[in-house]
Amino acid sequence: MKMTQMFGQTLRDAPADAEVVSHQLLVRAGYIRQLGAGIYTLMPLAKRTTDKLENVMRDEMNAIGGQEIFMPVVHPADLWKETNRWYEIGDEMSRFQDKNDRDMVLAMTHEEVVADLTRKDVQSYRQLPRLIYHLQTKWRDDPRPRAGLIRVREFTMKDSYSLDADEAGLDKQYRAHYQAYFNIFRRCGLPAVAVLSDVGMMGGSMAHEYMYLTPIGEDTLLICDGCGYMANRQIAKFRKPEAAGGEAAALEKVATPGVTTIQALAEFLNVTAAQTAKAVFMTGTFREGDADVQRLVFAVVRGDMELNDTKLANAIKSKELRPAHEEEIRAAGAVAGYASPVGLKNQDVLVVVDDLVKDSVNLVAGANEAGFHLLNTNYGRDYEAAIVTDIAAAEEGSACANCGQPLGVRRGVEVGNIFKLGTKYTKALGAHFLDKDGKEQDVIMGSYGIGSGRLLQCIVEEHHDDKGIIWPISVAPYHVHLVALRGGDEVASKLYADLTARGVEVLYDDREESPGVKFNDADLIGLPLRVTVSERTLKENAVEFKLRREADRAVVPIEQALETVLQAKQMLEDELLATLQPVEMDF
RNA sequence: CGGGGCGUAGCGCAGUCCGGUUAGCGCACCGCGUUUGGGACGCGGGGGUCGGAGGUUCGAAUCCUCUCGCCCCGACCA
Repeated sequence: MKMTQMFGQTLRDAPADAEVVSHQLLVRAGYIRQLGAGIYTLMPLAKRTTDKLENVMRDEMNAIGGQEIFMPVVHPADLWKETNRWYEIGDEMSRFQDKNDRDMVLAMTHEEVVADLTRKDVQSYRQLPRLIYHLQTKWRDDPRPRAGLIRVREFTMKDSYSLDADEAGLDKQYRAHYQAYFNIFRRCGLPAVAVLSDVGMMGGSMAHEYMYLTPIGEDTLLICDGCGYMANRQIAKFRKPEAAGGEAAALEKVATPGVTTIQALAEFLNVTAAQTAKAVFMTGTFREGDADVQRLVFAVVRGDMELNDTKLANAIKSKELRPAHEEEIRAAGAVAGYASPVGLKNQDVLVVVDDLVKDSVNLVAGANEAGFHLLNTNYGRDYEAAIVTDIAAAEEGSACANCGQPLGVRRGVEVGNIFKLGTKYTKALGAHFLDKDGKEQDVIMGSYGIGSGRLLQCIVEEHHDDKGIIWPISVAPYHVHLVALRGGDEVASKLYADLTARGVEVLYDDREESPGVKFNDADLIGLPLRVTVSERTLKENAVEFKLRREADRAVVPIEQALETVLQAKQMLEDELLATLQPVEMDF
């Protein structure tokens, strides 16, 4: 590609609304342009890169038996009504009517279509297992897009769907993906880790998220340096401290005027936060029959811990869960700041108590009366709960559930996920097959996704310096940046033709620009190899060769230029391939 | 949805508080000339519904009302 013919340009200044470095670089270097909030155009350079990323994905999917298909981005709503998601999903899903007033949806994902295909095309165990995948646009009207391609509303995703006759088959395909995803990220030069994640309301049995660890990430992960345990904070387990033992003392009401926080309470009564119970009010939406019902949820954790609302939502099987409003709390007969599970009048309130609270004796709790707390509350004697389970959030320093070492906290961007779905969608849509015994069974599904735009930006976030991007060769839009300075045109043109003929992808800077502009643009765009041809090098019958990631430049004779490039390209490719290793699966 | 910020040329910004020439600067762009190994220089140019609508005023980028868009934090996230 000659730069004089390329669509788009580099910018000296990044747009003011780009904050994340990778976002700034992608805009400055001319890879992406914004069309609206969370909506981006991929310019020629980015299109070439995503093509490469996607081809790596195709390669790895095909290697585990995947067959590429292409499913529509507009779906009849009927399909989504059949699985009930038409009703369950909020305004994150965009809906519209076609000219005959039929409800339609823009696809957020493709489980429904896969299950529909399955019920139509799979009747026998002989047609299982199968693995299908596609690369297609998804539209999710996310309430808050951010950071360039990291979180967008429209994006391209590789999603694959496994279809199996039994759990063992699902497990096999799940494990195949587990490895394939590592291969994909490694081939793209992105360090990623797999962490256990929430299966939530999807009703699956296991899920992993692939995380690129970076401070710009919006997921919080807990990581154990001792044993390697890693999990999304939403589900992270930890070993709780031993509950202090002792005899249950008599319940006692004390005046605590103006004391409404745990910290103030602990100071006021001269106890530790661990000797208190923290009450958190949430409002949960539950599906009862055909209707959505809201109920107040009263969650109790020990005062020195935070509530983990994902754990809580899973424990109570609520559809949605949000902090309760002041009025809702009052309506239930409780007083914010002085709430207590003891003597809660309203029977409709769902009380959930953390297991550590159940085992603790003589905790300080609210008295359900403004200005008063209760000393020595004890589970069982003073109050009961509908559910007792782990609902506390793991924190930095919490003890690892496996080995007891303190957990660390890291931020991460989710670049992929794998999910054992089970039969939720196939059951809903009637995707059955007959097994060997002629018995009807639901097809068992798994789903597995990787967003290509997000992957692209994470790679930039990982591979850049203060001058610009430094692409891994496998996904660079071109392999070589060929810079012709004054007097170098003729030799550069010849080299351009020769390299291209040998399958090397070349971006040829044939513009009439000063050397500084050309070098800076080359650094910004970030191709892994650079060849410069100028009067200066030609005096020695040579060209200059440089790796983007290194400062060193080498002068090589013209006749060796082609070979030098080919060797360097091979070297960089081999380096990436060497990272492909079987990964452990401790699940 | 809650809180905060910003909309002036392709990009970065000044001007807005305190209304008053023809709306300005840098980069980018076009022409000519000089320059040419790390974002050159001179001269000459082109490009603006000041996000939009309504209002106040002799007069609005500037004041008022409404509205749209974008960014950041939080909530949310199959």
